[in-house]
Amino acid sequence: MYAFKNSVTRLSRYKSALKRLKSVGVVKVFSDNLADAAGVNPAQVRKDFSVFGISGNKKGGYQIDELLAEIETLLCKDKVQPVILVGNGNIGNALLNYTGFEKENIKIVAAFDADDNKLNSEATVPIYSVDEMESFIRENQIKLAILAVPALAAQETLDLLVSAGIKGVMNFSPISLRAPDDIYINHVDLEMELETVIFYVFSNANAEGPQRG
Amino acid sequence: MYAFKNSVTRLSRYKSALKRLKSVGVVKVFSDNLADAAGVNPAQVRKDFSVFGISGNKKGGYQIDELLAEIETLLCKDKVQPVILVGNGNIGNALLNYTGFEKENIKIVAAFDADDNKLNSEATVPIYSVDEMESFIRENQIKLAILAVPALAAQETLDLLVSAGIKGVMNFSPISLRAPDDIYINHVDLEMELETVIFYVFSNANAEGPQRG
DNA sequence: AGTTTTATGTGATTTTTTTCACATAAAACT
DNA sequence: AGTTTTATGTGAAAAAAATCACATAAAACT
Repeated sequence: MYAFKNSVTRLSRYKSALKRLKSVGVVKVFSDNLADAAGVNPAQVRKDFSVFGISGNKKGGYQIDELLAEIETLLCKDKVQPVILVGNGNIGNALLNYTGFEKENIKIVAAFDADDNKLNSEATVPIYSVDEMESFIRENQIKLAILAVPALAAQETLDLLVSAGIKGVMNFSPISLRAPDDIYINHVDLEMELETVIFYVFSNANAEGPQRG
Repeated sequence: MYAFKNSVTRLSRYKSALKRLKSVGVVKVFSDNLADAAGVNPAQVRKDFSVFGISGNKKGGYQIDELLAEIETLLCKDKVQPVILVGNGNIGNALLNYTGFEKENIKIVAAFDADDNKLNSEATVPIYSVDEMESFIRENQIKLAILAVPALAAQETLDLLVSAGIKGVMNFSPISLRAPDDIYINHVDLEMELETVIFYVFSNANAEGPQRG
């Protein structure tokens, strides 16, 4: 299946908008409703859907339940996605306690840290030593990891993850990582995100930036 | 000044790559070195620089110190940027203790929460009631906010921030916000970022995704 | 049953972004 | 001093992404 990275991100955004609309009692949406709720162009919505083979009803729009089901299937939400967390610092710990993932059927099944003082195998989400990480990944066939270790340890930790069988990583360490082509890495750089805001606010380039977020 | 959103994000990435190179003792870079370190195309580096009026030396590349200084000026790093944090939940609290911002000359000067039990005006970064937020913003002329409140409270909190004078927001609540055109909102959606990873790992679209992060 | 309305789905178009490729000029070498 | 080398800076080209615009078909209305 052919898809732009942006289409995938938008798919996720549509899902969230649809859930919101559904919670308010809406049962049917049109591309312009949804576009408005998601902050995009109506044609974009339809184009995205056509890319993913989602179709609606001529003149009738889309039934929210059906549409949500299709999007959730595409985003693999039909079963719980097990993820491991590596690095139990500020960000890591926040993600461990973050409730946003589980409502999206994403479950952090274990955390790993290099600092023995942070370990706790009895916690709701057990925190193990990084020494046990490789075997845990193999035994449980984990494919997804959240990397929240210090910048200096990031690349070697990633290499270890990859060699153990991890295929996708959400990286919070502020460093550009290298990995084989079949590994998908999504870099979430908090400093960078905030710096972008600062740039648009204080440079006289304000008119450029998007005003929806 | 004319600039693509992506150029700005890349500027931030170049800065981080340059700092890394500098810390290893490098004093001069060429567009292809830097491109490699930042994970982009060399022509892209030069184009970006030309957009921002940064120039190097024919055949001589760029002096890291000069280049860094120019980029940091563009990104307003010459003085500490005061930011307020709204919402002291998991994510908010992690950001409060996160050390990544201060090394980038970004300082969270105060936090605000609606829950009186969380308040602590004696903490290193004081946590005040949201009731005091508007006056704090006005008195201290704060322009930047990190929004980490629950989705349901996000839009009204944003409206309050905007009316108090906030011009740029990093939004962590999983909802698309509306604001006037002169307000810059950067939406950091953690669920979405992880869902994107899941999509690329489990759909047969793996070949599409970028492998640098 | 026929007409009108209206929202989808998509080819065509436009806009944006990235990459190519080369003229240029500074440095290095002879 | 002249030649060669090499990396910048930028127009031109290509690629990617977003938007337009309209044919189409289903629904609603008469």
